[in-house]
Amino acid sequence: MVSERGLDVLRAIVTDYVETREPVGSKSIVDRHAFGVSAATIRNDMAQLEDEDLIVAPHTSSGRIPTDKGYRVFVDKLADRRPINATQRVAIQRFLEESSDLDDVLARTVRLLSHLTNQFAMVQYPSLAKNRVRHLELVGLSPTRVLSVLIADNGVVEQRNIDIGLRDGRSDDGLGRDVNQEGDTWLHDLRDRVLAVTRGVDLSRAADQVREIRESVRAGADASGLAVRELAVLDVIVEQISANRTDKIVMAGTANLVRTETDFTRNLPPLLEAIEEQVVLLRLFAELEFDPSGMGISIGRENQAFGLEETSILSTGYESSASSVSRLAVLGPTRMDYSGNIAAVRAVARYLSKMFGED
Amino acid sequence: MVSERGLDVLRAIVTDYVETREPVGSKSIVDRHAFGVSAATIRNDMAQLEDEDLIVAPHTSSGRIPTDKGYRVFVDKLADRRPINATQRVAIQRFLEESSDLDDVLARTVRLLSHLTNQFAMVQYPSLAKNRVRHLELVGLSPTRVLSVLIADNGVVEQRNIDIGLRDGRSDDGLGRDVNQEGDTWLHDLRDRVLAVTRGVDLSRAADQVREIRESVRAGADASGLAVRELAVLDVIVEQISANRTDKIVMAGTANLVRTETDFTRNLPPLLEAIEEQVVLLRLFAELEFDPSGMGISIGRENQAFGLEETSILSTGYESSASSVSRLAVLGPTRMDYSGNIAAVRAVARYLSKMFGED
DNA sequence: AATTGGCACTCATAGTGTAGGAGTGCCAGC
DNA sequence: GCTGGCACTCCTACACTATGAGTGCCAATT
Repeated sequence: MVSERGLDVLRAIVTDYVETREPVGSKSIVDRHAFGVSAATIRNDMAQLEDEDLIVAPHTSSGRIPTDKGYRVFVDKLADRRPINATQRVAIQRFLEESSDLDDVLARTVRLLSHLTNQFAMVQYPSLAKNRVRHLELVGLSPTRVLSVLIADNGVVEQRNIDIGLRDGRSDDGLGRDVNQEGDTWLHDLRDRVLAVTRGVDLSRAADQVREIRESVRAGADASGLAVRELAVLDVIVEQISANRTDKIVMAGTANLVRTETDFTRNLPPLLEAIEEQVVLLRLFAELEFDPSGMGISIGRENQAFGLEETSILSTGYESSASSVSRLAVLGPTRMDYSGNIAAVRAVARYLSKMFGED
Repeated sequence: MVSERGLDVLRAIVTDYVETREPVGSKSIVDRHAFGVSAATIRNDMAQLEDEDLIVAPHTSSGRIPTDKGYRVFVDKLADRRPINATQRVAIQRFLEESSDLDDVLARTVRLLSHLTNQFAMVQYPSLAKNRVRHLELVGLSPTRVLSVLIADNGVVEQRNIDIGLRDGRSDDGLGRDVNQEGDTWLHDLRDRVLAVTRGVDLSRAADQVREIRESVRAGADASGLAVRELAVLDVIVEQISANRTDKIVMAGTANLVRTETDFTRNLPPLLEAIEEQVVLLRLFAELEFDPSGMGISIGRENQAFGLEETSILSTGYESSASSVSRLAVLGPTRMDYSGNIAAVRAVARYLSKMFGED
């Protein structure tokens, strides 16, 4: 087992290493921290820490650096949960003052988070869940394409293109009708029909309502085969209502990743590619487990993703609507200021929750 | 003046340097190209090129590399305008098959362009100009906030948050009315009033119509002071109709920038920051001059932007709607494959134009 | 006048050897 | 359990050298 002082030594190693970027030796520890014991004693403690696989020496006889496991212990037990500092608080407050459309709010939030932490930051789009249908608009774009726009009560707008062209490439539905033909009001009628039963209804129930419409359309159409396009549109609407936009992420701060490049042994491009493939990030978000305080932290090889072996992710949730949570996170080298970054992520999440909560 | 063969030598230097990443010397030129003269002769030509400031020697007595001016001459006179190759054509075609919402199309297009060129790519959002108003929806989000969603005929959706809270922080307009109060239909009424005169009207004229409404509202309200919130909303709608979304850009391929890092002497982080500040890119887009074939090319220090001194931008326009043009571009180190990248940018632009043209 | 081969010169690069220093493990003594 | 001492490891910086690619220039040739 590791002694009490042993843990203090680990804390010292992590903090010093994060600060100096250099392996930390026993002597520099006694110089920089008031341990009241000699370097030799520290060395004994370090030997124990190394046995426990919490620190490692890059070369025989150089200082030690924390392992992933060492960071894990540090984060779980040793990091102080300090609040954000004054200048950060000011930055967030100033930020609160402006407001504009959703895309803009998220873009600016993610940039704020990136600046506060000097890391790469990302914010997931708020979820539609628990919202109500405010409006649905169907727009005929071309003979074979329709745009469906769904507006929810909380202001989230979800749009979807629908291709109702038939597989053989004809631009009509076999009966010579064009989607957007003058005088043909089927889109308009369909919209009204859907809105009649969904307006003001919350999304989970609205999806069921639309499914019912779909069924009745299909039943009435079976014989005549007239409803191909209506069914195509209704399918998408159902999907649109059920889906939420949390599969979309905004990101900022690539420059910070490049700046700390020396912390990555060699694989920056794979890392950046993984990041641009949002799929990877979304999977990691989904897999992250959150501790009682709401933080989800994944360190180094704990990330099961190619290219992310030397990065840590600090994530938490914000209330994107009543009782529904989306996530935001900071990503950086394992060698990062966990305490400070956790505080910043927390603060920004609180701010976002407040923003959406007010609505 | 530079002789005929001198230009051929320049072409050889540019192509070889782009390929090998190393300064090219007289001997390697005669080895790799069938000039039919000796290295000494090439050296004489190179001396001339150096006098003209088209090439430069990094050190006394090493091979030569092209200057910005050299690349410029190469691009203007010497680069062959070859079409894209077969595999690229296939990639684009395959791409054409899928389709979904606007955000998605652009995100995938920019990724395609990035992959085709192995460079950083960006695509500007299509413009609303020359489109018609399809629908307008006003959604009360909170006592002091309204969301306005404008849908244009071509499927572009423009949303805007409106804060109609009064400066002193009261949540009503001084008369005790909440924005979204039950039974208060002012938003609904306002929407209908605007739609009545703008539906189907093209955007430039629609803006005027809304201004007229605003005037009449103001005239009627002057005495009673009842119309604060109506005026706030109308102001934003005018702005929303007049503005177009071309101030938004999607980007992809940061990894490519990092991968070619060796081509940048030292300033990758500033470059990445400049890129994330889309403002800089938009300015560059605006300043770029297009040649008769529609390409706008800016090389190295021709870019008047901090951090972009060692990059080139290849840009062209696509028809985002009838007679309205948005841009897309590729950005990379000056040492890039101009011919190939120009071809790719052209091809993708053609594809996008076709896509929007069909609508 | 253009081209060529020859030659002296420059300078980046890689490789080698050396000295210095930080840090370790271990041990005997307190 | 803590400490000082000591031998040992090994990374780093620095200087030095050899190598070779490439140049500029010039006199000779076509």
